[in-house]
Amino acid sequence: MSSTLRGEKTLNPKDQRVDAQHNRVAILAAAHDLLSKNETVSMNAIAKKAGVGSGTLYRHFSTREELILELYCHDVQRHADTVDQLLQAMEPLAALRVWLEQLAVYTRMKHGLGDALTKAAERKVVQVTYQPVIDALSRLLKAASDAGQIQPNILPDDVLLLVGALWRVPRDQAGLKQAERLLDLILRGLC
Amino acid sequence: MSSTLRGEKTLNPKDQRVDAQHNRVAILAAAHDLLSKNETVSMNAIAKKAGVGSGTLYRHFSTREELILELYCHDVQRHADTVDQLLQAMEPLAALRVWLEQLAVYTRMKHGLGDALTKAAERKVVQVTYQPVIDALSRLLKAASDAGQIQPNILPDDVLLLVGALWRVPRDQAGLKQAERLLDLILRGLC
DNA sequence: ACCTGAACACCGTTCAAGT
DNA sequence: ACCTGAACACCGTTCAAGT
Repeated sequence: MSSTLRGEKTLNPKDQRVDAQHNRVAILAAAHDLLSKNETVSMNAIAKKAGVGSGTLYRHFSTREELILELYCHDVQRHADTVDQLLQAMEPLAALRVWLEQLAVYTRMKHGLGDALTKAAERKVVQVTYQPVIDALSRLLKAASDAGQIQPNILPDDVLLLVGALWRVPRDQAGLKQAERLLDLILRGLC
Repeated sequence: MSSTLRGEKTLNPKDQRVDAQHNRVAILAAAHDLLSKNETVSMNAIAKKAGVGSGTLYRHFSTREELILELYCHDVQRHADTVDQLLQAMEPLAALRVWLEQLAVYTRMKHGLGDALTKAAERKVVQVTYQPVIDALSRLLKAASDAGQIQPNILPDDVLLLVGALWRVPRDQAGLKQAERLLDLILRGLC
């Protein structure tokens, strides 16, 4: 099942021509490489690094946001999947804290992703990236409220928007300290 | 004393030529007009609407952010100044809530301002816009903690970063509801 | 001292032409 | 079916030339 951000009929990857498959991989690799160094690289720069024409880039990812989402889709999914082992290893509230901390570390590294996640709510590009995060968060919140550690009926969307503050701290030592304090404040509000 | 975002020696407004003074006002008026409709208007569009060359725009405001900060400087200052009457009219915690609510309403209207405020922390453009907000918030927090309504030693910068979530909600009915919930969560965390 | 606006080096995106 | 890359309509910013 090929990933389809919108409702469009997307061919199965196997049905694509081999050069198209190769280009797609090259684009993702180039984008990953360049974006991790500098979140503002141009689409043309990505196309160039990938060794394809700009038209090809846009044939695969019809917008910048779509490229970013696709790029981090797997990583995000993997982080979402850590919920189980966290819940097994520690009590729910601690799991929630660790999971949110790691999400922040992660989105601070992948610069563009944070805002893409927040904006995903508005733009209904939901299914691939936003929804897994919400689902994972939802499970953590339920576990914690079942254990009586936080209030019930707390919406995951609200928490995600709040922790957005964590990836807006400056990228230095003081910023990391601040992120800790912010998470303390947020979690205290949930109790 | 002329507003000086950086350390540069800025002439007293009176020492500027009359046409320069007029242009500055025209630029601010045009920017206010266009930015309130659409936060992404180009600098050239602002210059054109103001009836000046683009070079003139950059002579007065050497960067886009500087223009935005200057633009809302007075409004922000006025909102910061409401702290006194709020503290007189109601108990500290309620005052804090109302003030933050209004700040959110305000920054949701003036689209660009919210992020400019948050980024101001990094970029040390502090004195004119960021600092008054921090000072006002600081007084509200102190009043509330003196009254035993919130914890002591809560940093205004942390609260400002958290309430940043409030101006990232979608601009519709559901978004307003969400903003209320978010403020509840934040304030609960301070207690 | 200040203004003008053409010009520069970009940007994201498109599309005719090729294979 | 897919790719290429010149071209388009922008962008923020600069700077020689004017007053």
